[in-house]
Amino acid sequence: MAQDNSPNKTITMNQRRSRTKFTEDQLKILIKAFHQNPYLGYATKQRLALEINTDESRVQTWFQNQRARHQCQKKSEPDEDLESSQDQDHSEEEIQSREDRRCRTSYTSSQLHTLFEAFMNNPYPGIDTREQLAKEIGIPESRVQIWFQNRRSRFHVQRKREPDDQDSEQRQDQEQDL
DNA sequence: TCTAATCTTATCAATCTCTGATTGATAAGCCCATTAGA
Repeated sequence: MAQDNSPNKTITMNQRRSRTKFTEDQLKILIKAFHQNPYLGYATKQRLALEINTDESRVQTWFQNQRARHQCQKKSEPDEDLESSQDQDHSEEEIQSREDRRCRTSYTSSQLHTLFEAFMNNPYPGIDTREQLAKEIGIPESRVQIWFQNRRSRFHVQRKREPDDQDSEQRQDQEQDL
């Protein structure tokens, strides 16, 4: 899972965002919203963030963690009561009623250039670096974080494919020699 | 110790351009993801 095979483990430990401490009131609202729908659409997420006076990306992270906790709970309670059986039932409905995603962000070539340069410098930027980059290119920090996630992922895939590509190139060379 | 923050991986889906390739957004994590701050 997390970063054992990462190329730059030493720079993985950049400073994190400081932990958000939700108040009881905020948690009440979050939990209520989660019971209504564990898969919030972008608009609802934003409205909820506004309501509890936090950032939309904090709401997103809380929902991700809450779903994970919820899954664990369900596993540890195999003799489900009515409520949890309803939880199991609603998975298909959830998928059908899932709200709209966030609109796809499109980056300008100049923004991409900045991001690529930063990635080459450090594929695991800490919160300060991400915020600085976000400010520099005029994109929310949460989008910068997602961009780096996707970039790392595709970088790993590319790296995995490279030995095969080299092998096939070598094979081609050998065939040509023959 | 609890749980927010973060990670990798897989998949969905928008966009560009021509039908698949690229890439942003989202979800799951199963020996119940791992890491780390309060």
